[in-house]
Formats: sequence, C-alpha cells, structure tokens
Amino acid sequence: MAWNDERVELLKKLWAEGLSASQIASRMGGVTRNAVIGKVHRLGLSGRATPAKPQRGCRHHEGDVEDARLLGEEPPMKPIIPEPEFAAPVVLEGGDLATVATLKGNMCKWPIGDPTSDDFHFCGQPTPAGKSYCPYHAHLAFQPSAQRRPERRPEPARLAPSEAHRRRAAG
DNA sequence: CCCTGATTCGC
DNA sequence: GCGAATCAGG
Repeated sequence: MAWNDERVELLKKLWAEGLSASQIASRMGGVTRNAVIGKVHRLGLSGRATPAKPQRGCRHHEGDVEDARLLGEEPPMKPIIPEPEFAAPVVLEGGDLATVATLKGNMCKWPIGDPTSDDFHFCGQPTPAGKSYCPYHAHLAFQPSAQRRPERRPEPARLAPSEAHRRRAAG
C-alpha cells in the first residue's frame, strides 16, 4: 500500500481533524497505526495538540534547551470534557446532582456537563475502593477509541434504594 | 488489560 | 521512504 498524494492528503486531513493514529489507520485501511504515525512524522505533522505530555524526548535530552521553548509556546487550552453524553447522572436522595460539594472520597469524579455551566456535576457512582472513578468510567477513560455504545450505557444510578428496583425479574 | 504517540532500526 | 518493533506515558 503506497502513499499516494491522495492518501497523504487524507492522512493530513484526518490528522488535523484530531483523529488518533489508530483511527486514521482504521479509516484508511491497509495500514497500521504504526504506519500512520511513521508517515505523520516524516511529513512533519507530529506536533499536534497533545497537551498530554510536556515535551517529547523525555528519553534523551541532549542540549535541547532552546528546542523546548519552541514547543512550549502553545496557548492555554480549555479543559477537555470527556464524552459527557454517555455519563449516567447520579441523583442524590435530596434530589441534588453530585457536585464538587457533595463529592465524597468514594464517589466517581467523572465530570458531566460543562465545568463553566451551572448544571455541571459528577457521575457520583460509588467507586470500588478508593478509586477516582466508577468501574464504568474508569474503563471508559482508558478506551476513548473503543466502540462507543450509547445503548449499553448503564441506567442512571440512584442512591435512593427505595425505588431503585421495581422492575419485574424474569426469573 | 486497553489505549496514545515517539523513536529506532532493518528493509 | 516505509513500517514493525520497541519505547514511554496514561
């Protein structure tokens, strides 16, 4: 599979779109994520919006004093909100949503909604053991590229056990 | 475990 | 130039 000008254009397009190397490789087909990344590097597109790391090259730093300043001249970006559409809001017994004020140590801290909005709250579901997120969000946080299944979204968990279970069990 | 990109290295 | 293997971080 050769890199035609057409493919290169598509690659640059998708990369600019913000798709991950794996996503691009999947879309285009015939190439792996390694191939995409390799090509991206050779094209000089590697420097994307990747705030996840301070600077690349943590492995070797040989007189890169001036090199670092070139990479670190990016304006502060607003907090990235991780797919709030799949989050199942927790309704407290008082009827209030889980907010920073009501967040306990054992409550899921998955953000829901815009941090600047008034309805911003957290998942709030009970966490396994001192974890920051509930099993669902903990797993989701590490698999953003996984097949999103809105239908498999867990039903809204309510802390009020009174009406939590009223559905007929088949067995 | 899964994922992400970065770099190395043989072809 | 290409991309698998490897590396480093989440």
